[in-house]
Amino acid sequence: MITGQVPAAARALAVLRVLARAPGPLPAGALARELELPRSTVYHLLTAMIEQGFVTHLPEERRYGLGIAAFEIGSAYTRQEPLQRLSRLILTRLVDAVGHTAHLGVLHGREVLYLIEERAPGRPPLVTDVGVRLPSERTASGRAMLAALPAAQVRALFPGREPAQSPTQLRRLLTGVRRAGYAEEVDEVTPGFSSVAVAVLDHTGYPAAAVAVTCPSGTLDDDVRTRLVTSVTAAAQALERRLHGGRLTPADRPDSAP
Amino acid sequence: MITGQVPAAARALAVLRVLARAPGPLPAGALARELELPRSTVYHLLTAMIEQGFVTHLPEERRYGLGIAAFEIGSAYTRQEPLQRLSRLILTRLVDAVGHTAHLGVLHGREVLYLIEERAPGRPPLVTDVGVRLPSERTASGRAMLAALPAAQVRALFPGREPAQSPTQLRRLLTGVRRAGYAEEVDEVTPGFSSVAVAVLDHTGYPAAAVAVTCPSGTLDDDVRTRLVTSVTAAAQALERRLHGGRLTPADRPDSAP
DNA sequence: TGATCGTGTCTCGGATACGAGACACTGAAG
DNA sequence: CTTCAGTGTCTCGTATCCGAGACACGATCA
Repeated sequence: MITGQVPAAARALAVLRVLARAPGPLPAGALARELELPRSTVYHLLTAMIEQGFVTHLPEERRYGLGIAAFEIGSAYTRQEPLQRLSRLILTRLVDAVGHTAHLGVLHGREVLYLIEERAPGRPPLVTDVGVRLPSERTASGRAMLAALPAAQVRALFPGREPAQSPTQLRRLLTGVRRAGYAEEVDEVTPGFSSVAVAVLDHTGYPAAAVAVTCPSGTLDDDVRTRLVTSVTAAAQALERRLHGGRLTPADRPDSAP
Repeated sequence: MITGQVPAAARALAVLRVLARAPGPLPAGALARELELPRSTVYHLLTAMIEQGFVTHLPEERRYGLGIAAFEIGSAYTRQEPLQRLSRLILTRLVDAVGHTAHLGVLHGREVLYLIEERAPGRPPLVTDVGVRLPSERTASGRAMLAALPAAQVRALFPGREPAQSPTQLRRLLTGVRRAGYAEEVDEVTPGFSSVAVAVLDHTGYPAAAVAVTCPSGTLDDDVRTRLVTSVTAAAQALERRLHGGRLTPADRPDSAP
C-alpha cells in the first residue's frame, strides 16, 4: 500500500524489496501482480531502474532481477555503518582465535538480521549468510539480544499467540541466558551445528548486536564451550568499548582474554 | 539529469547512488544541491525512503545515511547473482590452498568492481573491498580482463587522452599479460602488496570476471609467483566450467591442480 | 542579545505523470 | 497449424503530483 507525496519513488523501492525477497529474477507480470500495479506502470518503473543499474533485464528468460547498483549500495552501507565497520576486525580476530565461523547479528523486529559472516578456514558456508533473517527466538544471537531486552519489550514482540514457543518457555530460556551470560542453540538452525552468542550492549544497555560462533555440534563439549564463550564474550566486550568510543588495547584481543 | 516516465522513481534511485558514493551520511541540503532538486522534493523523497528502510535519519547530526534495506538488497544480489554464487566456494578453496586473500572482480566501464573478497587467516583487510571500484589498468584483475578484450574495445575504453598511461604502454602491458597467461600488479594499488590475476572467460571468450590473489610484495619470488599463478589459473578454469554449465570435479579443486 | 543560515514542514494551483486500453510479438500447448 | 496467454511498447485525457514559497525552529556567530 503506497501512500505519500512521491508514490512513484515508493513504488520503485517496493520493486527492489520484492526482487530481493524472491529466490531469483521475476517476470514483469509477476511484479505487477505482487505489487498490485498496472502493467504499464511496472514497465515504466523497470525502465528507470534498468537505466540506473538497480535492475537487470534477462530477455531470454523474460525476467527481471536485481542489478549491480543494488550490490553497490549494499556494499556502501557495509562500509559506512559504524557497527559493521567497527566489528570487522574484532570478528576476524575472533575467528583466528577459535577457528570457527563467527557472525554479527542485529535484532530487527522479531528477527535476527545477519550483518557479517566471518568464515573460518575449511568451514562450510552456513545458512546464516549476510542479509539473511531468522526468527530471533530460535537463534543463539537472537536469544542473547532478547535476554538483554526489557521484559515488556520481549512481551510485546512475543505476545504468546505462536505455537512454536510459549511465553513461559521463552521467559525461562532467557532467564537462563542472563544467568549464564551467554546464549546457546544446538541443532535448531542447522542440524549438526551449534552456536554460542553474547549480546553487545550500547551505552544505554540496549542490545545493539550479538556476536556468535558456530561449530559442529559433535565437538561442543564443556571445555570447548567454555573456551568459545570466553572468546566470544571478550569480542563482544571489545566491540562495546569501540561503540562507546573507546580504543582497542591488547586486552581487547580475543586470544589474550582474561 | 532525470528523464523518463517516472521521474520520482528515478530520483529516489539517484538519492541512493549519491548516498552510496558519499563517505558518510549527508545533510538534506547537500543532497538537494548535488541532485539539483527542490528542497521540498528531497524531503518528500527522503520521507518515502526512510519509511521503507532505504534511508536512515540521524536527527542529532541532521544528516541522512543509507538504511538497512540497502544492505538487504545488496545481500540479496549476492545470493542471487550466478557469478557470485558460483564463485564463493571456488574462491574459498583457493584461499585455503594458497593462504592469501583472494578477490573476484568484474569489468564495469573502465573500472574494476570487486564482487567478492575472501580473506585469508591472519591477513589484513585490503583496499579492494567488496563494492569498491578501482581503475582497471592499474589492477591485476583489470589487466587480466582488458587483455582478454578485443583490441577495439580496449581502444574505445582508453582512447589515449589520459596522462596516466599511454595507449602504447597499455598495449604492450596487455600483450605481456596475454603471453604470460596472467596479470600482475606490484605495489601500485597498495604499497607493500602485489597481486596476480587470471581472467574468467564466458562461452563467447568475453572476460566475465577475474580471479586474483594478493600477497605481501616481499614474499613474491619466482617460486611463489609460479605457485600462485597455477592455483589462480586453476580456480579461474573451475569457474569457467561452472559458468558453462559444467559440474565440479576433483580436478577443479585448486589444491589438485595439474 | 540579535542576525543569519540551514533544517524541517506545509500549502495549493497547474503542469505533467499516470494508467486504461490497444496493438504487435513470442512461446507453449493442443 | 491455430489458439491462447503473457510480454513489451505506446497513446493521450485527466487526476494528482510537484515545487515555489512561506513559516517556525535551532544553532552559531559577532
